[in-house]
Amino acid sequence: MGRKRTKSGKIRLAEVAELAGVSPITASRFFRNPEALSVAKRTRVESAARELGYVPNLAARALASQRTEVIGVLIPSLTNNVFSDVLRGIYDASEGSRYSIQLSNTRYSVLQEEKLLRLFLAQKPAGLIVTGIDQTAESRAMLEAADCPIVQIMEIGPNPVDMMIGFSHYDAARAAIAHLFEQGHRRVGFVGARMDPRVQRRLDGYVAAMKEADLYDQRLIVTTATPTSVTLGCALFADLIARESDIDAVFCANDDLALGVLFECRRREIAVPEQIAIVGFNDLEFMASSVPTLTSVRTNRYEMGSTAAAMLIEAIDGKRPEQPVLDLGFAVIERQSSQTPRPAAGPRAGEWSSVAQNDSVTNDP
Amino acid sequence: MGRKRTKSGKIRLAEVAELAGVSPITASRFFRNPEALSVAKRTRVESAARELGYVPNLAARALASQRTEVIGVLIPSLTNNVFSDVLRGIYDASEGSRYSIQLSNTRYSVLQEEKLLRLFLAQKPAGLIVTGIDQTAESRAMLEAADCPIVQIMEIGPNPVDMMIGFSHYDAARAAIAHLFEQGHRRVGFVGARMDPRVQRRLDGYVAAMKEADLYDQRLIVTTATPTSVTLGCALFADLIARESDIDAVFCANDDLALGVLFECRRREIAVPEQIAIVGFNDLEFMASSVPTLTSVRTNRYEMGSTAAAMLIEAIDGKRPEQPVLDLGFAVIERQSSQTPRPAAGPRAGEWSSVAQNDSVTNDP
DNA sequence: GTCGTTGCTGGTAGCGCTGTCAACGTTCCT
DNA sequence: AGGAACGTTGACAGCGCTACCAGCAACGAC
Repeated sequence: MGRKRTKSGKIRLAEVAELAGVSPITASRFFRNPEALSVAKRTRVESAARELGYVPNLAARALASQRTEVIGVLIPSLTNNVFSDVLRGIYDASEGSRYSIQLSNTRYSVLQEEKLLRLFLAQKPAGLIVTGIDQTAESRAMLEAADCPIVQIMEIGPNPVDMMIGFSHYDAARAAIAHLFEQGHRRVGFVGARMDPRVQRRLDGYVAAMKEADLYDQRLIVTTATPTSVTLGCALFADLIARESDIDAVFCANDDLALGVLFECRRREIAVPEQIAIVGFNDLEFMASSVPTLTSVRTNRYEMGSTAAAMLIEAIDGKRPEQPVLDLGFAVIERQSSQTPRPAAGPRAGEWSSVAQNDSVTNDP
Repeated sequence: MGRKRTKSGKIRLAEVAELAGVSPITASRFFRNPEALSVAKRTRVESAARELGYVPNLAARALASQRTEVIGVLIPSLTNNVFSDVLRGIYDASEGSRYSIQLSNTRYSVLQEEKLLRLFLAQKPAGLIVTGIDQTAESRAMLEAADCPIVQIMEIGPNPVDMMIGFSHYDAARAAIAHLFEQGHRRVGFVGARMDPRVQRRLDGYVAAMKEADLYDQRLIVTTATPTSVTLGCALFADLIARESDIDAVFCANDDLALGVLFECRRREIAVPEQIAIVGFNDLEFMASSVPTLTSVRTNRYEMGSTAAAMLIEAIDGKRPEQPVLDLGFAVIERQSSQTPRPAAGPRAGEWSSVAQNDSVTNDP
């Protein structure tokens, strides 16, 4: 007699098929493309599977079908708040689909990225999400040769490998600086940390805006390769203000730095925004409730993740988006920290609920 | 003639074996237990594999060996900073091992956890990391029946399923309250959000400490099921202070809330710590650089993740730890926000680098 | 010299599932 | 009525790897 249950006691597809009175291949089809079955067999297989508590063996499926149901995700950091939002979007969008997420951390190294990419591609992922547009030539070649859909996230640029979703960090920085100009600021400093390619493009946007206004001064820029933190924001601002005591505004490459700058101002009894205006980047949650509330550039991080995953899954299932490059835009959220000081209108002390954003400059393409 | 390269052009183990002049099974052993081979064959297989660029097919391996090299991780949130640190520890420790991480989000629901657990166990993971000790009876039964090592993380308690690593949230809260008592505070409020089991145990610790000092008053407690945020910290504190204007300290169930309380105090021009002391929980990075710097209870989140993963991998490889339950302890990091107000010693304004922690009460078991 | 014993190697037989293709029954058209 | 077209089903043959066990040589103990 043929083999029954394996020693591990697992239910196999064959058992389900037997109980349902169909061939194994028909049962198999039920799980992959139920529409292909007649209604009668479909219900029979379904109830048999439920009765036996059948769970497909993914390894066997992957081996036989020569493809996995794994979406590889390469991000540069697990610490950064920005990526935890993106990741949440990715996980949320993949939930309910039959794909599972395989995450790897490149630690901001393109060589590490290349290595991980090689590893991932060897396992024939169903799809791939990679961060940014600055892959090595080798990575780029591998991505182009890969026979699965790929989404580049976090920013947009020319020559997408496949799909792309993000926004222009350059334009976002320019919009932030334009806002400061509108508010009458001229000596605008730049504080940046980590200096990954996206922060670098924010710096480029800042530089361009300053040069166009004929206000560029290299001494206004403080950057470091050190990972970002609030404490680092304090330190970098301390450096800047010690050198350039006449600055009237600071554009921070992210919100942690902005919060650090705010604290350092408070420590030195520098009034914000009266003496110095502060603008951050990303619009993390706390920016709306600090005192004073902090202006920031809102970026759609969760949506970036969820849309990327959704697009990718669609593409895997054969429905390529009509819009393979998606600009999710940004919005300058104007708050107290960058308001023009007006006579008799300092930062007000009030109810927490009165902490509302004022106006916003939106860039929704 | 036998089949050569598959159409996909992938190198298989058989090709490597052929080039090395050994049987496939010998080549297979090379990758799993090189010591079992003679030195001659070992080097031959090694160079053959390198020459062909061989990458093992994990699906085939999993199918044939009846086990995967996947570590399942169940955590309740991807947003919470606490878990991103834990996760980073897990990923770091698994890097370099042959195990890969499969992450799933229970969203603080034990039923969701049960469902995910069932899913995970069906794929025979090599090991499992689960959050907390409050599984459903069904989950508990599945975990006990699972034939893989399991680590419970984030807290410690009686009856570990297998291994356990964390600390006592109850004791940590008590230590924080004891510190506030030492500093002369009596009307100590509690502000908590989300109220998951661990926050609940912090509340229990607070209640016990207050009762023992005969200072317990239920009206000092403000909690909500809403997910935590800085803004929520502002709101909850606003509620508390409106009702109980005589409080002299607030213990916050986490640091986001503490920052919110600090901002709300500033908004209302309540001096910290002179009028109200603030203590947070977790000791996130920004606590050391706010103004005033914020006292918090340091928890070893990264170590919790990395140690859990390391222990798990050891256990999978057959080396069970001599210490299956590990208390990672905590430390009350005393900073300006809870210092006893002394004559002529307000919070000083100074260099960022002068933002140092003062003293600390450590609990390293 | 015979008998274990150890260390290394290989053959056989699947692991559980799916791709391919042929075969079947039914319907619809001419 | 005959045939094409379609929808549905099943047989077969692996996917690439490893568990299991047998075989073989080399060695030492008796």
